[in-house]
Amino acid sequence: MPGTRSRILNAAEGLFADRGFSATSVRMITSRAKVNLAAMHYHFGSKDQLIQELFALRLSPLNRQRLALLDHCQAGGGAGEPSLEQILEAFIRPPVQLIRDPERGGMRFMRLLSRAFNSPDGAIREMIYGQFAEVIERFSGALGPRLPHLSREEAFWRFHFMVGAMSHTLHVIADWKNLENLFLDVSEPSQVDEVVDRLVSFLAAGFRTPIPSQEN
Amino acid sequence: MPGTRSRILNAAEGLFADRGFSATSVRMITSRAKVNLAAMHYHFGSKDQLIQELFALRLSPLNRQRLALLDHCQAGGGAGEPSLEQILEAFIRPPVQLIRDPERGGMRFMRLLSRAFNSPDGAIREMIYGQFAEVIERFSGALGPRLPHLSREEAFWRFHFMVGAMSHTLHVIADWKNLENLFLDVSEPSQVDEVVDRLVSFLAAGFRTPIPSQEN
DNA sequence: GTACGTTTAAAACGATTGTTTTATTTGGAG
DNA sequence: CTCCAAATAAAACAATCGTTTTAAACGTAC
Repeated sequence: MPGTRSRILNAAEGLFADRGFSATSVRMITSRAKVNLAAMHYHFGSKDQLIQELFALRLSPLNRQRLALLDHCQAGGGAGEPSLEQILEAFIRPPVQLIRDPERGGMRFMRLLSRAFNSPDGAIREMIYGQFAEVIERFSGALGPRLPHLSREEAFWRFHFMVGAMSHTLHVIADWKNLENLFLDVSEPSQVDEVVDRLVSFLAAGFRTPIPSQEN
Repeated sequence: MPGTRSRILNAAEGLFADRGFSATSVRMITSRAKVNLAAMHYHFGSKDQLIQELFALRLSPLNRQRLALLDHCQAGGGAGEPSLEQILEAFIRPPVQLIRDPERGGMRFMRLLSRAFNSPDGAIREMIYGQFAEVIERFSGALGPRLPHLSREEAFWRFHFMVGAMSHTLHVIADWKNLENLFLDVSEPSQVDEVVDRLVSFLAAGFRTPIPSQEN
């Protein structure tokens, strides 16, 4: 039986993922964790601080993995700069790998994350963006030299197109109830990997296409 | 001074967009609408039915416009089938046009819509998907003949990549607090139109790229 | 003017919210 | 054994929630 603290975190993650933040009460959390109501305030101070600690604990390993992959493909091979595909894969593979790992509750956390991104609570959103600041900076910097045909504006927008395609795809995989109709068996790792390949080649083609002509 | 009913709907839309559904109380709505608390239950029966009516009222013109554009480019010119770009534009332009129309509160509704898509409440999500069912069917059908090089699975996933890129871009435009740092002046219609062009060419390139090789 | 749908005012309903408090118990380290 | 952090039990806090009710006032159409 794990400690009280981690039982609270685990129960909170599941309930937040299923029902959202404001619709999950402290009493639901402590009840599912089989823990006294006061224990939550004893360990975390408040519901908001619980949420903060939960994301810090979960998000930092994910983004460290992204940065490590980027480091590896930037330093590796001696064959000069990494390819566009390698950079995109370093960005996309870690969350996809996490999502198919039931041991670490990947799907549950991914549902929670996409909930946090669209949270009405400005404090939650800012905290999430803070966790991603370094990743955004590093990947923007790595992407730049691979996109000499794009202006800063164009690169900026295409970066957002990528983020949107990826996060929506993760959301679809993690949140769909009947994955059978979805051409995807999540228990089969190779099929999940295929989604990464599909995403990378789709996005790489988008990044490489020339800027649209501006005539009206 | 508009009628009580529409004042309630208007106040509710603003509050739901800003604070989410469960964090917005009926008392906040009736207070902002300068309307009695009981008036809300008199006209709509319950908070949930208010939400339903709100989306039905807002979503159906938007999707009718998408279908009309698709009809127009399918029937038009006599030059055979519409191009991939025309289909994508019929899908993307209506919400972008709406978003830059302050008269109709486009940004506000777009924030509300992306909130509904990620709502924890399954009933809300299902109702939203119901509103989109016809659009999805029609556009999938129109896209098929333009993508003969793709399997059903591949076309399915790329369709989701498109939806993700578009909805995330709309969310970024509608929700960003300081749009100055964003290379975008929303009050300038031509700049918003440019985003449509960027999205369409990015996505069209993604759709056209061949299926990635499956060797490991 | 009478009737009817609309709207208001005000109060109350029971339930639930996040948080605090007080007293008591557990369990392992010094 | 003693001490102290961890944990429980139980109750209370003021506040807010969605919803209902009852009463009275509107305005307009017949």
